[in-house]
Amino acid sequence: MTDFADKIHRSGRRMTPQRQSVLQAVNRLGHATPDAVHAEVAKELEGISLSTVYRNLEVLEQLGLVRHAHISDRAPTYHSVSGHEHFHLICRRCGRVDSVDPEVIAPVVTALEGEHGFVPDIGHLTVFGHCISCAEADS
Amino acid sequence: MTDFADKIHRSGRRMTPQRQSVLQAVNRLGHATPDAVHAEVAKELEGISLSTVYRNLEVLEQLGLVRHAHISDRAPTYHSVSGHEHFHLICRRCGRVDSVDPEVIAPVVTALEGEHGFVPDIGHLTVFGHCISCAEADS
DNA sequence: TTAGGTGCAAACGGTTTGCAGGCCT
DNA sequence: AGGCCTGCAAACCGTTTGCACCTAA
Repeated sequence: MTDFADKIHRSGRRMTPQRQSVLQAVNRLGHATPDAVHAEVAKELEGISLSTVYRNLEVLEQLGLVRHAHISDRAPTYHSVSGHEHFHLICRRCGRVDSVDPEVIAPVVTALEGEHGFVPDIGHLTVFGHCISCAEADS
Repeated sequence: MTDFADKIHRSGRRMTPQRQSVLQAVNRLGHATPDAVHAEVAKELEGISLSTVYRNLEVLEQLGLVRHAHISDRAPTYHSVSGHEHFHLICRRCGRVDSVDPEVIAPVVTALEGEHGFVPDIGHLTVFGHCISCAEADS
């Protein structure tokens, strides 16, 4: 918590109830769109504006306290960084979201670095596709 | 070409100059946003509307003639399916787009199927990260 | 002939921005 | 006191939709 305040201050910014609340909301919610974060924060800070949520999500992401990934084709979802890093599997048919340990793709990360000179950002990675059960149902 | 017309007709749709032009534009451009496709098509079909481009991209994707991926955080980009399947690496710093052969991640595809019961859609996959050169420049 | 397709303009949803205060430090 | 932050409302941008006309089959 003081750790949080330190990071904020060291970056020349200020601590506000809104900022603190946005971070807590993201941590509490797991995966949430800016809109959902806004709704969650509004429970304790009634008048908070959506733009403040957007501005704070941006700041928190710059400070590495929060991350976002594109889970639907529409809105991004933000999640805590305090949890372990992971990437997402999204089923296009049933919408299921699965979190996967980065270890599964470690060999690919190495390959991309070696063969393509590219360092992937696994925390942002989202893989679309189908659950086995949904894939069968489709055909 | 007749192959294209057949697919269209078999799905109970009609062939129009706009539709044909949109497909050709996507094939010609490689990776393009709806807006870029519109600009390209407008070179030969001056009055074409943006909504017609959107509607046709959707139809062409349904018919499997075109695919899209999310290369920027903003607009999707469409590409031909006639080329070999591939996925994308995007450098957040310099914006470079690299196409990668699916073979590189074949082992992961197998692992996801086995361990998570999930069949990834590789053609839609986009991996964000940094070029090695950009990663060095950043620190 | 008739249903699908088109252009136009308006609506939409998510996000950003300009501005006049407000409050952290 | 000074400057970052906030709320509000309007602007933005990509995309979708309703409608009347057109045209492929």
